[in-house]
Amino acid sequence: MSATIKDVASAAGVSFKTVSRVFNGEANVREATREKVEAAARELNFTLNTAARNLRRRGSNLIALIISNPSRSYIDNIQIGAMDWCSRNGFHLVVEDILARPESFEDLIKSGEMAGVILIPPMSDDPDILSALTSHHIPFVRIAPETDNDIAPSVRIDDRAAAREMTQKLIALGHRRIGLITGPNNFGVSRNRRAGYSIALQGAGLEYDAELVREGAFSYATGQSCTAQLLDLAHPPTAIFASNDDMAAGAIAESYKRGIAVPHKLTIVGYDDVAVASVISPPLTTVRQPLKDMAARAAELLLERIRDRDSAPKHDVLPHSLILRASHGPRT
Amino acid sequence: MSATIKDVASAAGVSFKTVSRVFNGEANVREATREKVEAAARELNFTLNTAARNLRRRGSNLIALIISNPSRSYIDNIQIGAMDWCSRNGFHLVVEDILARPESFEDLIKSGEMAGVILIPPMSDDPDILSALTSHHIPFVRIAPETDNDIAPSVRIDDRAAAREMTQKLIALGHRRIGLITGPNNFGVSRNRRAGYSIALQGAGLEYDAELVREGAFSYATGQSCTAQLLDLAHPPTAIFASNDDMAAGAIAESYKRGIAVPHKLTIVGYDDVAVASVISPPLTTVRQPLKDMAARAAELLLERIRDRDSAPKHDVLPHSLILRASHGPRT
DNA sequence: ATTATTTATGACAGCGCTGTCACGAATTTG
DNA sequence: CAAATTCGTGACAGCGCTGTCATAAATAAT
Repeated sequence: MSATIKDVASAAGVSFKTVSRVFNGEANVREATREKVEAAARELNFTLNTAARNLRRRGSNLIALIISNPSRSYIDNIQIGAMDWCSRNGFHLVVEDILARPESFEDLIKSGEMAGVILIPPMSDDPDILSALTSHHIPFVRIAPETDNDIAPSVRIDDRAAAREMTQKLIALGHRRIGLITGPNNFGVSRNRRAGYSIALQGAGLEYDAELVREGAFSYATGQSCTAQLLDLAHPPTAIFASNDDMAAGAIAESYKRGIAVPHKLTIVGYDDVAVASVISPPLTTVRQPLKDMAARAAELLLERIRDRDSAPKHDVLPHSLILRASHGPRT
Repeated sequence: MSATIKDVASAAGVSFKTVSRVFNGEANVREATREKVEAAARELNFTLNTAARNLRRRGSNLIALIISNPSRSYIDNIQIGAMDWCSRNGFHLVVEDILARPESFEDLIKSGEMAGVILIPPMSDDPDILSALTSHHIPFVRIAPETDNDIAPSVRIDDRAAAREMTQKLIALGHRRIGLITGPNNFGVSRNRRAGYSIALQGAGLEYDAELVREGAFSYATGQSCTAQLLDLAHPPTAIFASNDDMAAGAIAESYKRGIAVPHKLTIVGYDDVAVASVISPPLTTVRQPLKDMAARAAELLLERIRDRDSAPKHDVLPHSLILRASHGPRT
């Protein structure tokens, strides 16, 4: 059906090995020969057969992004960054939801079909997943793991510092009772962000009040419900720090429902700086993490590992920043 | 490194062909033999090598979803539906952004790496893409094409009827000047939805006023700007029908900015029923299309085409419905 | 001009699997 | 009970490519 390397070879009057050389950019092909081969290939509309190449090379041009994360907007950004990198580097991105059907993930890694795997929270910290990947010798990279280690490279922002800075900002605004809506506890980032929050409180001589800390699930709905709980407190907070923007959006909605104006009566800030942050009203003050860049960088580090499996894993920390929009204000 | 069919064969004391039989569920393998093979395979942690199988079979277990669509929430739903179907059917989903780097898409289809391709708007109606796919003999399926044809199966809702019904609903509420914010004109769905809008107006004896129809880009920002234009009109509409929910959200934001209460002073309705619709305030009255089901069904029809390339393409029309939330009201 | 070195090309094996064919063993039939 | 049929298994080729090695041609060194 489709032309093979041998068809091109005989059309160009060279051996099929020479055609292989041309298509792999190998050295030592005379310019005239190269052109002959390229012309013949164009003529026959030839492309290398990936299955054959993968079989022979024991390689692959596929990178898997494993998801399960409840926050679609987070995934969207990561996926866009990864897809973009892949298309620039001769790879394609396979997206696999590990919650939907774990067996499918098993197959994926056992079959050796993937050149490498990108993990996002909470998979970045899931021991079963990490050991499955390790035992099958699949190169992988972790985005935002709780802590670095020697088994795989990672890309992150300094969540602890970012959460500390945002909390300090709220304290500087005069807030003394600051609610924290965390992500689920199996997310390393949740723990790191809570740690940053604690450190800031401690630095300001404020007491950590467990009542003010609620565990959400990174969803709009849990942002609402946690906010409801916080506002129902005998001494409700004057500021709420949600660990992602979806939950912050839910928090704002809950406040409005109760007739509590944001930011005049209540300050609400988020985390991530995804699309929703600039679109809701009021626009959200939030921690920006460069998710697309993080994903692209992760893919880059993954490729280094694929190329040289014994290289020491690199750990990149990308810069975060506080985006001060309109959902924060001084304590009133 | 990883065990092969031959390793399993010698461990089980059978020929490697028998191992192949077992792993392909072929008939005529004695139960005892099957068990021996399965035990040996488990022992060696064996899985079939996909590259070798694909080479030999001239097949693939990969389905590509081609995106470019500006509306992430639309894509999210389609992608989830497709991913889910894939994981249940032994396939994996490759997501490729055709805008980011068209060459990457070219490679993808030329290399024969994909068993099939799923197209969403506006690619479903893009003649270059359709002919590229056809000429490379890649099976594909179109989601929401403008019209059906014989070259590929398709899945859609009846956009024309849905838009007509929603417009009729607005007319029944007493609205006489109804703004329409369409999607870009290269989207077949945009044309179909506008047609439905026209038909409803005509059916009610209302005139089609080009001034009331604005072309957006399915984004929040264009929802805002088109709404601004409509509200600046000498005779502004009392209802606005946005062709997706993101634009409807933008429309609501623009109204609030101008102090126009929704739905008391202005009715705004959307299309798609994606996550944002139930989360904004007021919750959006919208047309629901079952995007996840559409994607799963598309994958299903695609598989039929992969299995039998000469079968007549099927065209499925899935049911839509009007979701009446709180962003509509009678003309005041 | 002769030898040493580099450069360009080809021959060939084989990656791990599936499809075809052949053949002996088990089962059915007359 | 012999002949016809079905079942279970193995031998083998080859999918399209890349890696290794050998060899011829071109170039540099003496």
